[in-house]
Amino acid sequence: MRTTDMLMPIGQAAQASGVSAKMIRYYDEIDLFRPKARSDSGYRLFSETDIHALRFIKRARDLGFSVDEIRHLLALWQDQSRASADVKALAMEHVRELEDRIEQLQAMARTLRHLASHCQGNDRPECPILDDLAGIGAGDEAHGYTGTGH
Amino acid sequence: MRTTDMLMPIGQAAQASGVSAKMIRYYDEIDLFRPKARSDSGYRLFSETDIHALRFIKRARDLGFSVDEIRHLLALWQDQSRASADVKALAMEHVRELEDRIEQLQAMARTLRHLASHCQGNDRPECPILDDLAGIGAGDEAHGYTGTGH
DNA sequence: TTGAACCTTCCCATCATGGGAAGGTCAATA
DNA sequence: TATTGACCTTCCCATGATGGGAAGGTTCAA
Repeated sequence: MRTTDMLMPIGQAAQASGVSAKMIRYYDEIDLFRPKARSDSGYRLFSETDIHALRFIKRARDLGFSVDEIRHLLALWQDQSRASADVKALAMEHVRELEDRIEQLQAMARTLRHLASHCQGNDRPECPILDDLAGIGAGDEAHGYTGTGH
Repeated sequence: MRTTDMLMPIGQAAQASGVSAKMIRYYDEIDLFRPKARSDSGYRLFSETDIHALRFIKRARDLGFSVDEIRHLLALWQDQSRASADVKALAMEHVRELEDRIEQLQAMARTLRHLASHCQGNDRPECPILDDLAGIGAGDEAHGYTGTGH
């Protein structure tokens, strides 16, 4: 129980958690996470428990959770009477958001690859990519390539 | 050659191009695209050619190009002596960026689905998702699920 | 005691977008 | 012709998560 009592300033906390000092201050400001102690001179002081929480936040950010979702996750983490179903629901909702975003990006990439595949890519100016952007072809909209050929 | 001479104010230009009036003003401000004319009272006036350019921008944004990339695309579009190879290179570079982002998001989704699949999702508190976020298991890092089992 | 390395808060910038205020303009109607 | 409502202008602010940097106080070791 000795090492647990050691309090460290923000620089060390940043190093130990992988969260930048800048972001630690930001999380403090928006009340996502605040270290439990301050020194007499106003320095933030972090315990091992605080570092633990920062690592939790870092890991959740790396998995794409927003600060607000992490707020929720932290609350569940602290709540000993939580239902794992709530955590799972939050995670799966996030997975759905990720999948939506992925589908959007894939549609963009698909269309661009399709257009590029028809571009000679030489020193001549004719270019189906620019033609598409300029709206040549599809009269109104209907751009986008699905690849569902016959 | 009659309809070509018609100049319209920003509201109509917005409707005709699908770009909001707000964004049209923004593109003007950052010099991505400025309408060629202003009325005596300072109203922006848009020609059919201007609308065409706005649609080009909209379409490019929808394909995920950044404003800076669009700047480049617009220049190529106007450049009659362009090489289609340059357009293609720009497009494929963007495709690469999209694919990188997609891969990142997929890794997140993969890991979360994996963790969630081990979560009971009931009214008990035990939860592998929180355990992972809290750093239980992998001592240092090594989180992430690749799915490359045996 | 001094100086380097650290900490604090505060302001600014990013990127593309929207909200809203204050004030000028235009066109149709009373 | 005067009014009115819909439009336009610019300007400021906010978003979300992050970083840069300034001005000034603190700590610690030499």
